[in-house]
Amino acid sequence: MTYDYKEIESKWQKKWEEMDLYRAEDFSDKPKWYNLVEFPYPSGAGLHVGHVRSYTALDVVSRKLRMQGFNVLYPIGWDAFGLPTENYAIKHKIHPRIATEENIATFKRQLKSLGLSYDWSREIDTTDPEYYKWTQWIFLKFYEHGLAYKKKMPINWCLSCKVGLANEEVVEGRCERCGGPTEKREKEQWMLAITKYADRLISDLDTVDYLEKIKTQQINWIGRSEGINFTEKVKDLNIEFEVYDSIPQTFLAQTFTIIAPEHPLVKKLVEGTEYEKPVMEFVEEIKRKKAIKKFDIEKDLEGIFTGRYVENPFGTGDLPIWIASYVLADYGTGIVNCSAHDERDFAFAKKYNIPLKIVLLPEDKKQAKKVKKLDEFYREPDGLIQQPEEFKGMRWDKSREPLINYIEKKGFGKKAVNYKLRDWIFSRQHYWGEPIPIVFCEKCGTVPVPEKDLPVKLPDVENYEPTDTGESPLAKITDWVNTTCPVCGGPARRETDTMPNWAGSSWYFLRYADPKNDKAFADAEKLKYWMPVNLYNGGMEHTTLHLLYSRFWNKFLYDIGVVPTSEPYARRVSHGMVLAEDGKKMSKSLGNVINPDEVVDELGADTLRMYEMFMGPFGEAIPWSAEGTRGVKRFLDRVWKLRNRVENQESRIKNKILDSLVHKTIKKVTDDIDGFKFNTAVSALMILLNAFEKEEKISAHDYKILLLLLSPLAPHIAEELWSHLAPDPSPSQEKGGVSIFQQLWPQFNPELIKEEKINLVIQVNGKIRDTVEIEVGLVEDEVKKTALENEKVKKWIEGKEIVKVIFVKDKLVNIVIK
RNA sequence: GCCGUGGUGGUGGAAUUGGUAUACGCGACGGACUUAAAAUCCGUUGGGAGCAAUCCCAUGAGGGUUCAAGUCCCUCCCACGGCACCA
Repeated sequence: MTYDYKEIESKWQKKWEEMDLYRAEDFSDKPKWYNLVEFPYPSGAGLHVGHVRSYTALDVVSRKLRMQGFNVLYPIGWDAFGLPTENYAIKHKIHPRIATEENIATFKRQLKSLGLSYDWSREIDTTDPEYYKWTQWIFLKFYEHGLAYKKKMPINWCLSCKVGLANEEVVEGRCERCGGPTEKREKEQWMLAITKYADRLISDLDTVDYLEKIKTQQINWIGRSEGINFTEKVKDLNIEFEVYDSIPQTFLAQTFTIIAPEHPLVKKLVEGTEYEKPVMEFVEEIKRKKAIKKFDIEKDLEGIFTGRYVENPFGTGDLPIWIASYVLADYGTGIVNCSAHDERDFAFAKKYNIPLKIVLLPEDKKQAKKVKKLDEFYREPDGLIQQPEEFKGMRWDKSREPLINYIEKKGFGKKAVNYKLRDWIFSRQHYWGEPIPIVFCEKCGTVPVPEKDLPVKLPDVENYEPTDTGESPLAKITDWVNTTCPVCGGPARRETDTMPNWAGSSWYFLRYADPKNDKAFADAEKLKYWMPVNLYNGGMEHTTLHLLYSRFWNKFLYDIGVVPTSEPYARRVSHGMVLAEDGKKMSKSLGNVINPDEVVDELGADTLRMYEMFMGPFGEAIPWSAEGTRGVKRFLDRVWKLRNRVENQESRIKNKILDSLVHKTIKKVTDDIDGFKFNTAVSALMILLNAFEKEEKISAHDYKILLLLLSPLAPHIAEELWSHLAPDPSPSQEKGGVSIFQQLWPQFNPELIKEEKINLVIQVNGKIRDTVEIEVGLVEDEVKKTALENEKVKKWIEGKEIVKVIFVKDKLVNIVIK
């Protein structure tokens, strides 16, 4: 026997919409709560069962919080700009706008079929001009404050597609789309100065409740290090540069300097010398190799001498300047001083016979001798500094601070901070993105589009193919490109690059607070009411991109006084992936994709929802199991069937054990939902149902509690069964409306949860020998006596010496014998 | 290589943070119902020894701390995720 989920689910979805049950009220008297899930990219593939998992989880939390009296904002929208849609449009000769609309319609239908309690009145779409108007507005604010700037940058260029690629579109040096090789090309790019916020993006993590692994990943990604900038002069040339060193303790060991092959200074160093030709050839060779594959430090140490020297930086002689494959142009200053106490430098020097100098040795004399004799690489924390003389004998790991101060005092260099984080390349040469609201005027130069002229709308084009020159497809729309300068009225050209797909998602959480506003990106009072997001769920893969970007944007907006909180998200959790049944990632090519539509059709939305909550710990990747869904379906069928055994409250027979279980279940389900332990919340409900089924009859009161606890997980069946029981007052005494979701969340009675009797565990030498039922709260002497007089225990302790007896109240007694 | 997470039955996973390991679900086996099958319901189900009461052994491997370890500490192995020439 199975219930008619199809009829029930569509019936209630319609009714809930009519009742407008899930609307979030601006400025309600109730306490506010803002739940957010990362809004989906509406791809052609439709909704993934992975979406269902995280959306259901927050839906469960939202529904429960509403029943607990919160004014909950749980919104949804579409992050719809992006390359896949553009590619789809190119392939099928269809406007990306149309493709996007179709995809959104599919996603929307699918989400609605799951009975998610979104406030649909706040739906947003990043490709809507009314939305991206404000994305452009924020860009202009960045520009106004000097945080958006243009810079010549090497970009990834796919040789076969003839298109510029974002870093994330390049996989191991190859184009993500065609698999062909890519190379770096210099191009003027818009940049956002996220590095200006690097320190605060680290330190403010202390003020938010993120999973620890998310914090560490962000900190590592930003990669802050403190060290020294040495200022150095090139001998015989009027050139000075800085060299960054994050481990300057062994600075006196430095015997050579390396400059990155791509460094602009390289040319100046060798110009007009005999080294020019071989060096420039070497540089080209390395660039080519780097473009094709990742560099392997073990095998590919390559370098060449430039013929130049750094002039005697520490009074210990000149340092030859080399070029080496392993030095990066975009970290620090792109130039490094090298010593015997860095593993790569050591290996490089050995390969090219560059003289080395040792200033760190093991404390042990024999060991020190060995290191010297065999000329081994050495850098251990317990090694002793040999030079400078003032620090001789100091442990290396303790020498950092004093030596840094020494270096500064001597005037060799200055304390400096460096980051692995780079400024954000914000230009894309694509069609399907927000136009960057800038024009270039011959007279006035770079001119921002005035706020009143926003949005700069995407023009319609015939086709979206990229151009041969690597310009955006927009460059071909001359009507659009040619415009007038907002300042002087003279002829001007529009910026043809668009924003990356991360732009719209960097502030969307603010728009939900006031999605229809056409005067501002959101009303300040509404932002003050709703922000920050109380709970934000998303994937770990966004930790160093979207999550960091959106924190940056929010902080900037906070600094210019238009958002109320410095951090956008109070708490961040992440979901685990739903894998295919074979344990692999679901993918079209492997043919192992589970389509949520089919599951909803075959088993119902409630089963799908509840199964995904039950499948395993929310944060972990779990393979899909068709068998597993059946167990949940069975459970719901049994809940359905149980309605035949429900009796009036009056005739209810007192059942202490059942009462206690009911209240324990209330506590467990409540706590587990708060703690994102949905799997054990479901199992608690199963245990309760098992107990109910053992009874001839169960009371309406108890049945209602089961339904209330079930309702966030399986809303449709709970609502349907609830409607059968109406109009009895609910156990939570809410008069309110007729919907189960207008009832109060049940509360447990602490008195009923208290155990009167417990199973005392009696151990002998830590092994369980018996359990006996005793009253709760018995004192030590009584319990010990019971234990020692226990027949089974007697057998074990007979003739043995009792060393001691451990007593844990209401839990166990452990008799230690010899 | 570095950072992070994890390793528990045939299987997805529980275990209140040091106190009855294997909850709940799936599967499997046995039974009821049925002409039969499906569905449903009832029972059994970590391994080993024993007629039984009962006992022994099991949480990736090996050590340690403790009256007591899946849980804490050390060493190692494996899997997954992230970063990866960052001087």
